[in-house]
Amino acid sequence: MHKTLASAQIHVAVDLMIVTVRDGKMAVLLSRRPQAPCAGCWALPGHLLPLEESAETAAESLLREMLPIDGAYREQLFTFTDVSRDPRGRVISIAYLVLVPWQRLEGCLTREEVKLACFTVCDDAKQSALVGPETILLDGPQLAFDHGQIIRTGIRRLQGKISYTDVGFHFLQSTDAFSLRELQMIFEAVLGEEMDKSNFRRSILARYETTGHISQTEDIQKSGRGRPAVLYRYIP
Amino acid sequence: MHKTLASAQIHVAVDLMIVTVRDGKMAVLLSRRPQAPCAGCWALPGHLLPLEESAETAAESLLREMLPIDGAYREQLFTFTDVSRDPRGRVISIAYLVLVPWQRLEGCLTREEVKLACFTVCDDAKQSALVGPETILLDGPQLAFDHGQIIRTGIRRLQGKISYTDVGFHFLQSTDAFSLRELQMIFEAVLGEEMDKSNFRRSILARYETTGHISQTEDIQKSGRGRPAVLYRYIP
DNA sequence: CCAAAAGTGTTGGTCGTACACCCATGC
DNA sequence: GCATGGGTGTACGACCAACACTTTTGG
Repeated sequence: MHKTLASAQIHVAVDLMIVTVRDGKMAVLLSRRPQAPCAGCWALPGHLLPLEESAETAAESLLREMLPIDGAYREQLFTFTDVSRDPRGRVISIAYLVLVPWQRLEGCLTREEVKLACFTVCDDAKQSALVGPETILLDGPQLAFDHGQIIRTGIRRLQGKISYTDVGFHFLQSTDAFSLRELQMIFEAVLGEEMDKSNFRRSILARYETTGHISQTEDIQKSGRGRPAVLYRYIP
Repeated sequence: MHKTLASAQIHVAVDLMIVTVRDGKMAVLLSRRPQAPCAGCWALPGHLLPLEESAETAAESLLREMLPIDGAYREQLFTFTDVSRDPRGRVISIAYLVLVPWQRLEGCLTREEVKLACFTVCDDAKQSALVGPETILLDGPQLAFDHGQIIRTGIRRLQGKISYTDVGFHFLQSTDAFSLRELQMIFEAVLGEEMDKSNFRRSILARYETTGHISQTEDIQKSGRGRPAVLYRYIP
């Protein structure tokens, strides 16, 4: 990505939207661009698709070289092909959505050479924004290329799928021992709205416990005040 | 697509999955490949993405040059990037899903120079297949490249979206005058199951008439025996 | 005991499903 | 009249939202 791109051909990039849930809010992993174009802007991590790799495996290996994480949930998000989305030339981007629990991401942010920043996603009904130490609007000039649009697409995909698929479980610190409260906070962060404790519990257990996808463990939550929570295990 | 492809770069193609509903069954538009690779096989229409066009506009103009149809519903389906999906070299395919009413497609099939064939999609619970004058299995050798996989992806997308979006309306011959029975047959074809007349009517009217998206017209259906049907108009 | 967090129960409304029934037209 | 297809009504169960209530821990 450092050299000039050949102008007579179309280049294919793979970009990752790595999402997590931290302190009850969605967050996206961004890296600060050191050089032009968009120097100083924040961007989704990505690179050009190698000739001998599929986008799937390219996304996987790119993820692995950024984070020491195995088996993170990943799905193709969308392919962005606007002619002028990259000032260097004709670059289309195959974007991938990656879900990572915050606890696994946390340790990687400081010890990486690459500058990484994690911003909270807040959804004001319509206008999503990234807020953190500084505020970044999805439509603003601080996000490189069309990455604001990519992030918005990813948020919508996640919000659409969390109610009828198991994507929410991939934000859990441990799928072998989680409380329903923990899962509920993930749902609330993604959907951006509070949910009723009792109804959430009932719908989750009806959907997953009866089908054998989650089951109670022997353990209970040790930490914190208040009544300890029963811990569950998730089996895909 | 006739010449050899440069081997040192990735080529980007745009392929169209043009779907319709005919005689109560889904059908996909295919064209017979005249030359190698996959000579004689059936393939989705497609071409290489021009340098100065987005995939969106490329899909639109490709569609227009194949069919004299304006304003057909179209959405990006998925991007297929397997390394060996095309024997000529590295070609990734951005697939688009296009919905066309059968009545508008019907006239185009005979008078085109390009050979076109329309096969019925039947869904045997799990294994989809294309059946027509001859039978084509989605996994079989009669479909070029990975187009069987693309078609399967499109069918699933359609089946998933028809119940909670308005994609089904785009199969209607005329959105200004359709009967609920006509719409129901579209739903049944896409989902591959029969539905209750009364319940279908109620759910559609509850979802769309109360929100003003469909409204009764003055006209009634003239043809056929049995009680004439009230015709509705769809407003997006 | 009190606060806090987990977990249970109840109730009213809506919605999906199955099915019985009525209406208008061609023959 | 009768077959054919359009259209209405109803009754039951499942599900969902709101909210009150009980249980178990730490301090």
